[in-house]
Order: sequence, then C-alpha cells, then structure tokens
Amino acid sequence: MRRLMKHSTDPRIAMIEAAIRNAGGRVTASRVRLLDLLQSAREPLCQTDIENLIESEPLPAMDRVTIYRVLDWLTEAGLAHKAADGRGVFRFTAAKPEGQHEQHAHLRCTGCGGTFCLDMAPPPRPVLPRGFRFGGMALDIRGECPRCVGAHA
Amino acid sequence: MRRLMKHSTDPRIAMIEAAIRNAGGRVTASRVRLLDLLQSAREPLCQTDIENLIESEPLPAMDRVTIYRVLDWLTEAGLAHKAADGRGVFRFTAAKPEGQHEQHAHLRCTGCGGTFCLDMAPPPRPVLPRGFRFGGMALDIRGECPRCVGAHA
DNA sequence: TTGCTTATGCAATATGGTTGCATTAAGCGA
DNA sequence: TCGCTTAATGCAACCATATTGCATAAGCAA
Repeated sequence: MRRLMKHSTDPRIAMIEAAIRNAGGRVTASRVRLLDLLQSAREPLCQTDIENLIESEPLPAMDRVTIYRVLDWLTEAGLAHKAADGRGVFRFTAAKPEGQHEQHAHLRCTGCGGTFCLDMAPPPRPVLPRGFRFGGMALDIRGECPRCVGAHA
Repeated sequence: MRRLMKHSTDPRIAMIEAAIRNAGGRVTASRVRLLDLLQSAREPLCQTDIENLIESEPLPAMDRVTIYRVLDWLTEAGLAHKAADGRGVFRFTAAKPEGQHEQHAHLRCTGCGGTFCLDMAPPPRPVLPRGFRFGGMALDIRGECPRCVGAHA
C-alpha cells in the first residue's frame, strides 16, 4: 500500500502545506518541517542551527544538502527570507503572511553575535536614484546586549 | 645594513603612518599599503578584491594570510570597518577620521551583487531597550540597479 | 648596533556554501 | 488503485572563504 501525502488535520500544518502547494511546489515532509521550524523560531536561524535542531528531533534525519536546497527553495518561493548576518553566514526567517515587508530593525551584538529584534518604527522607504528598483530594506544596528555589556564592566 | 622604517615625506602616507603608530602598532609596509588602499577605494572591498589589487600592483606581493591579518588588525584598531555583505563575504572600508559613524545607506543589487551608496538622510538613532549599548548602524536596502532592471525587462 | 617583541610567510585546517548524479517519492491521469 | 512523469532527496564530491600554528623576518627601543 502506498501512502499519499495528504492534508494534515493540524490547522497550522495545513496552512503550511497550502502555502507550499500555492507556491507551485510539491508538499514534502522536508519542506513542511523546515517551514514549520522557521515559523516557530524566535530569531533568524542559520543552516547549522537548523541542522542541529533537526538532529535533536526524534523524527528522521535530513541530509545537509536537502536542508540547503529546501531553504533555497523556500527563499525562492518567497516563503522565507535569507540574509547574511554580521558573521557572514546566511540566516533564514519565515516570511510574514502578506505585505508586511520585513521592515523592522535588528540589533546584532558585537560581543556574542546574537541577534535581537527591536520594536521601533521602520524608517521611511528611501527615494532611489532613477532607474533603481526597490526590493526591501533592513536596518542593521550594532551594539552590545546587556549580558555582554556587563561582562566587561 | 639594516633599513629602518622611517617617516614618509608624502603627507597622505605620513598621516596613515601616524594613525597606525597612534593605534599602538608597528608601522609596516603591509599595513600602510592596505590602509592606503582602503582609503582610496570608492566602495567596500572584500579580501579577494584586495588580493587582486595587490597582485596587479608592481610592488612586492603579499601573502593571503598577511592581508587577512592586517585587515583584522586594522579593524581591531578601529582604523577600518568590517561588515558582511549580502553574499556573506566580509567587506572592508577605511574608518572615517572621527565621530562620523558610518550612518549612510547602501543599496545592494540582488541581480549583480553590486553595492551602491545612496545619498539620503541617515535614519534617526534608535532608542534601544534598557541595558543595550549602541555601537553603530547601517541601513541595508535591497533592490536592483538600472542595468539589472533592464536585463530582464 | 643589539635584542626583544611583533608581524609576516608558508602550510595546513575548518567552515559554510554549492553542484552532479543516481535514487526515491509526490501527485496527476487512467 | 495503479502506473508514470517529473520534481525532490541523498550521497559524494568540490569550491571558496575564513582561520590557526609555527618558523622566520623585521620594527623599534635601549
């Protein structure tokens, strides 16, 4: 008997499946799992973070390359965002449902490398020189988190 | 006969030498050369860019690792800034003389990967949550440059 | 000029990102 | 439900960039 990838009963997962299908891709366990992971994450995750998380789960393992390609696909499909952090590694975040262009600021701690999301009014959309097309923006703020400030006090 | 590293007569180079000495480091040909290079550059350079530039000059070659370490030292000493670009590679810029925190915006083209400096009023300095220390900020804007916009029209 | 200490070159390694190819499975139509 | 087509996955390389260890060379203070 062959098992077919059918719709989940969990509404949260069903949403994810719909999003993937809607993006024109096949609904696979890997994609659902990773998008779910990204949506549940509190902060942007890099591939290594994700590998570790996957490995720590009781579910079947996933190959490095598969994770890489799924992340790539999610990004391409607009379901996730990919951006290099201050350390030069790519971090991924789940895309917000709609419109909400990720116009919020991140503070990156120069001490521990951690990323913190700030609640602040997004800067106004810039006026670009003629010919340029706007794609999105991110305000990157450097500084130190309370823990690191305290560490070398 | 041993040659001593003496002061340059070129005022530009003399300034660089002074800055290095002032930062508590030894004045070496490598450091002077790289800082000079960064100061003359119109845009942030990555290590590979720098290696190529160095190689194309008639002056003696420099080892990759030396370049790496000099850049590292310049950054540490506050004479240069290091930041990861959208592709995840580190790019270096000469630090501005004083105070002028690099509060200007960059547009990174998602097509060709090029970086363009924008002339726009820097966003106001953010109010950070209690305990955080502000270190600097950069507004990163994504989009496409005229050439790339035209390419897939 | 000497000698202590820092900086450099060379070799090697680590880490993250990427591609090619054979195999597996999603999902469509019968 | 079955078979088929095509997309997705796993595995094994490979590449680029970043980084470290150690012996040698060079800055510069005495």
